[in-house]
Amino acid sequence: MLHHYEISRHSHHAIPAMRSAPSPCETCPVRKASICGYDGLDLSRFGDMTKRLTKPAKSTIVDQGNQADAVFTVVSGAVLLSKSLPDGRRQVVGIALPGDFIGLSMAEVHGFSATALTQVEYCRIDRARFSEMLDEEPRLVRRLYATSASELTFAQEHMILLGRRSADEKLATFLLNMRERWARIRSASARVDLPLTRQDIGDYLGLTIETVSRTFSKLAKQKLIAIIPDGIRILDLAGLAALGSG
Amino acid sequence: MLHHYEISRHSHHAIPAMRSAPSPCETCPVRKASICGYDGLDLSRFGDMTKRLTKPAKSTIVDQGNQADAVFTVVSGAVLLSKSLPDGRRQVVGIALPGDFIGLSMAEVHGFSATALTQVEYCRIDRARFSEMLDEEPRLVRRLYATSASELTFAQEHMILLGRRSADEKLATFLLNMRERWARIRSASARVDLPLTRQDIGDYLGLTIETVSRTFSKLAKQKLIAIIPDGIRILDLAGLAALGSG
DNA sequence: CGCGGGGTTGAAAGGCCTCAAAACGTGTGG
DNA sequence: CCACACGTTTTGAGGCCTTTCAACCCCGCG
Repeated sequence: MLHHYEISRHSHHAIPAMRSAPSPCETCPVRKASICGYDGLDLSRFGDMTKRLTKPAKSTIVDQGNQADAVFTVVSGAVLLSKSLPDGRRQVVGIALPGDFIGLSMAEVHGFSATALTQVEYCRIDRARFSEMLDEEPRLVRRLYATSASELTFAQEHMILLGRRSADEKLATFLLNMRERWARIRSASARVDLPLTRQDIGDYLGLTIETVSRTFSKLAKQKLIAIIPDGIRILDLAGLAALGSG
Repeated sequence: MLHHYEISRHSHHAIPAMRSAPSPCETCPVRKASICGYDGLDLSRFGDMTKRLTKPAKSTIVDQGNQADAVFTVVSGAVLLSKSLPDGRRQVVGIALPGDFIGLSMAEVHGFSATALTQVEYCRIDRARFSEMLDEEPRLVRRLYATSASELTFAQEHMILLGRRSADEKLATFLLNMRERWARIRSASARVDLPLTRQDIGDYLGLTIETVSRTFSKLAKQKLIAIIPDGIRILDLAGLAALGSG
């Protein structure tokens, strides 16, 4: 009844070291990894329990309810974190982009599913070993704590979106958010990649596909955005921000 | 644009030490405190930056947007954690009960408000000093991390509630939740205290007061609950669980 | 006794959902 | 190169759940 799970992005407050390029896992098997912005770690002494892997789009990385025997960091691509009810209703609880950590909760059982939105490269780290690592690396724990707190802040921000915002506001906020997240990884651009289906977006925002689609069209009609393949282009940032502010 | 804030309950996984009675801050000024289930801390060496305080119902403990110069642990009473949009729409992001920690994020600025639902006794801990404490107490950081991860799990559970559940399900889930939380603190009982107004509950569940009220009446009419002053009595636990399951 | 805050209930409106069909894009095979 | 199939997206029409607006009740308090 009590699961634990979550994802982690790089902390939202500036961490100069990783602002530029998140580059965990340069080798394979991994010798060094930037975990939540913490680089001072030589993974080699943990042997081969860290692996660099690749999965095709739409494949499952972790399955809700399964034994959690690993944690992950995303190297490239995008991963959808979602939680489902027995009857199939789904809520997307996060989107992991390059540099993000998956498995912050260190729970025994995954309380969420993670599916590849695009082809994904990621590092797999044995959970038990990672847990031991934490005992030896208090600074890593501190980073993980900071990341977790940051995630929590984001989660609460998302709650007000789900509970109190209209469809228009939800979508506008989402687009601005994605823009900012990509900006952290690449560079700021009016073009916002959306490696998600309408269904995914709907499940993220608590809407149906139809409403998502209609809202996209509406924003496009208002010249706030232009709909392009696999994403959008922001035409009126201020206008969009007026909707998604708060 | 990037705030940090949150609350923390005792970790959901059993922590035998605190299962029974959360009793932080036995003296005033505080000498010892159980912080997120971590008791091995002698606060006295931090001098008088910890204080035991009491506030009347409805008073404000922290105000969204204000400088965060302290963190807190609740001793008795209940505290509402909420986040508001500029236009006044509000989302309750948590309810802190005795034993809970407020201020997990350690952010510079409060991203949420905390108001006393009842008369509240709590411990106030200077944030800067607390931060120093973390440098000296890796085990405390580890507890805080665990608590934060647990909070995150709860937050994600709440997201699916806000995004994907009906009013009936929302309320049923909420009531079962409160029942379980009280059970941790006192003992299990069919009677569930609700030190919240309908408005608070609505803002927690993403509903209006009217819908909350109607749904209460509906559940009462179905003999699942009985409405009593300042709370409810659960008449049909299984029936309620059928609604609030998942 | 009248006022104000919270709660309940009713009627009507509205935003989002449901059901449905058509448009679009992409990959496959003739 | 086109025809076709399949999955996704868009658009339309209608309905439902929750909200909105409003009235009324209850109760504590000045």
